[in-house]
Amino acid sequence: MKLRTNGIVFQVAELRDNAYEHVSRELRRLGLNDLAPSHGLILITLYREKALSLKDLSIRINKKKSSTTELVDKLIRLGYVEKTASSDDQRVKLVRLTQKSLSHKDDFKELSDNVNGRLYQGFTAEDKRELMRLLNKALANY
Amino acid sequence: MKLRTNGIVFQVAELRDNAYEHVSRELRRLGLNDLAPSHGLILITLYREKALSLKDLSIRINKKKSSTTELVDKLIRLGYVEKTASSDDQRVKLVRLTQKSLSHKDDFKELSDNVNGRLYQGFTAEDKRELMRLLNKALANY
DNA sequence: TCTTTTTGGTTCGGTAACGAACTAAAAGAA
DNA sequence: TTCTTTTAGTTCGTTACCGAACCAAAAAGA
Repeated sequence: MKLRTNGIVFQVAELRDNAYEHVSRELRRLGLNDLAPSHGLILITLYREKALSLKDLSIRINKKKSSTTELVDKLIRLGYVEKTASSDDQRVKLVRLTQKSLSHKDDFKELSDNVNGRLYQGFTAEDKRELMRLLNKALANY
Repeated sequence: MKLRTNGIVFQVAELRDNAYEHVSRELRRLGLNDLAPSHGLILITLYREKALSLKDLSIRINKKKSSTTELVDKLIRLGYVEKTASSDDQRVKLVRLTQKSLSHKDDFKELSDNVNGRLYQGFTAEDKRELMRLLNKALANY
């Protein structure tokens, strides 16, 4: 089969869009109907790092700070996280999980595995390593 | 350096976002301030394929038909494309370029080269082939 | 100390994209 | 031919995301 080597950005974008669609389906399957992929990413990040400032969170999820404020505010409205002022810096607000989201931890582990696993279907360990290497190499160009 | 092999979807998404940001900057640099990456993709597609129905166009750019209608309507409003009813099927509307967009053909060729070239910076021919192979393999999983 | 600059966060207006509901034309079944 | 189903496209309400302007606290300079 013929392999095009131009239009690489479009291929990356298409893959992202397909994967994100899959994330949305998985969220719906878990009954988390009103969450978008980015909300899920915030929760997954917080399972790992417990408490993060909005700034650090925005860096982790690769979104602008205004977007992060809005995403977090929605998660607060839905009861998944809470925002508390930091004691040593009055500007900083720390975001952390609630009981509600902690109870979904296993769901998100499963979701993450499903989503990454699907992209990787049929990949050898070497394929995975190689794809990750090339993506990191490309990411370093920005 | 350590190479993580999980979180692949997030890496893909980050790469896409960085590349799209680059596209937006390039569009601004060319004075095409009110165009988003998707508009550019529509024009690039039409340079190649001359006239396309909204349905076929939506497949090419990987967007839903309602989104495609809206993207095209904006391009019409700005004078870059026109929409004409097909003669043999009254439902179909064909989208084609105008003089204005034809005059920008070289700009878009350059933009496309810049954008793909940047992602590929430092890549050997073998790297490029390998990345494209792995992306296609992943895309086949959806 | 007092002033200026930087930094963390929010607000607001605008846009791309979506899904659902809809219209009209074409194709298929009867 | 007439009825039903499929297909192409649009409309509309909603959402994620952004940039710009803004506020307040902290840090840096004077």
